[in-house]
Amino acid sequence: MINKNSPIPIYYQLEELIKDQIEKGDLKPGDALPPEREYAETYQISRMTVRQAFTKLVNDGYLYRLQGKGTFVAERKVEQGLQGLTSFTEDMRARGLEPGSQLINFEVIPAPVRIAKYLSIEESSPVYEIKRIRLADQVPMALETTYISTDKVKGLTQEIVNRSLYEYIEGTLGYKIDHARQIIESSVANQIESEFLRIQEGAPIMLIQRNTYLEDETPIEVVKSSYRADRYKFMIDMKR
Amino acid sequence: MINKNSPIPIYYQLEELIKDQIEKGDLKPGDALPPEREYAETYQISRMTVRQAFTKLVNDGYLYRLQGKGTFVAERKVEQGLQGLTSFTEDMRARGLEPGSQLINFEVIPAPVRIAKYLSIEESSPVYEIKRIRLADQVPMALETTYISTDKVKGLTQEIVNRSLYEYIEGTLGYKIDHARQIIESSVANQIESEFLRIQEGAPIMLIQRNTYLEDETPIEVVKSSYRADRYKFMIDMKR
DNA sequence: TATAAAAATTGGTCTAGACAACTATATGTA
DNA sequence: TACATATAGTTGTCTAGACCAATTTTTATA
Repeated sequence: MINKNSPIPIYYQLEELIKDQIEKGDLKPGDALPPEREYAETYQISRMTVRQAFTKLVNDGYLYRLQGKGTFVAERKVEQGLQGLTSFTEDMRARGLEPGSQLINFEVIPAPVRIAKYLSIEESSPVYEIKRIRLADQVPMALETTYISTDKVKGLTQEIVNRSLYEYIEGTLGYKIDHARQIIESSVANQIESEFLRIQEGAPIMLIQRNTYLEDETPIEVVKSSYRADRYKFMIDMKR
Repeated sequence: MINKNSPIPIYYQLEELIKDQIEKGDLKPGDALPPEREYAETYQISRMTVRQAFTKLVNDGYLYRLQGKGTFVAERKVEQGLQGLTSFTEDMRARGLEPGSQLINFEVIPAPVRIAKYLSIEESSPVYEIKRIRLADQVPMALETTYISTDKVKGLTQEIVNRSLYEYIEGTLGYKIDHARQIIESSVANQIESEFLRIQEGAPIMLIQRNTYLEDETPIEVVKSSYRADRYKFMIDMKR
């Protein structure tokens, strides 16, 4: 179960082990876990190492601790963090819908003033502008425009965008996306939106702008989306 | 600075000390903190204790670590968690607006079926229904209805609601609110909403439903709000 | 039996190290 | 000078305990 000679940290192995048990149902919501000291004894590791794993799982919403009583499986994992942020694709799959995408524009343009500000670059410096219709079960769900600086993300192609933009940024380029700010507002569809989304002009839509950053606050991308309000609700779980 | 004989944990004292330095500007975004070993030496505490404080501050978005380089002050604190969740009041203040409230209904009613489901109680068991118009700089911002089980939260009065509902639930009753789920959707104002919010019927509004829970997933309250889209944007920062 | 006291159990905090992994800097060499 | 190498500094992981705080269980007592 736990390999002490592995280069993978012990606390991380234990984390995954417990998460597996929760997902497989061996540990059910409300169940008490064996005490920390028992894990330490069982796997012949230090209790502090066990606590390191537990603490991470508590922060991630899998467990909660009660002093003097024990450590318990949370009722359901609180989906905090960038759920749906990593990709439209994952968001739709989580909703049980089949994601699709239709590229309608891919070009390099001089950055509009507001986009330049969000990306912390000079006005009119080159940025990729990627316009897509996002589909769910073959029906238009959102109209999405992504802006990325050509300086920060080099060598972007249409083909990469169609495969997986995030995989390219994080995997190939080695950036580590750390956090994002989203601004959500209600509006009504204008003529362009109504055409692409196949809804009436004036129908309610949800505008979502997402700015993505690295650890040191370097902006990586700006995404502006218009979602059909009749098909999309924004859900978010938050932990104190 | 650090009192080792205090009943307040050392790691917590150190946390507060560093947060203070960040807020006072002694530590600026991007600055490297003194190394962990130096803190340990300076305050004559164990490095593991220093790490416990650092780790918490990293999780909370105040700091970030780079192996081999050091620990740095984050560019700005990522406001993750229940920002604006604790109260409309705080949300408005953070936006530089003067919050106000106008109670339009306070009564105990039999729980409607959907509310009962959300609160995990029997249909028609008694719940408080609290309807308020929320004001920002004296202008209507949202129409808000709160449902709370009379069993779980006893002795609620109009006066308490006007003062601070959360303070009563957390302070007086000793519940510890742990997490919440919010569902956000776009819509257009119906006749009732348009009257209370002083907007045209059909104008865009943002519907926000918030379900609040304790650690063990006991539901505490359900809040349904209709915000004026022309005055309100929902902002959220997320950390990976 | 009912109550109070003691003991056991569990998570919370803390120590004083050790070595690994990674980064930056100084040093030596071609 | 340019490049490889050694060295020092930093965070990352881990140990084997210790004692504290809160809760539960057991035991003793009235």
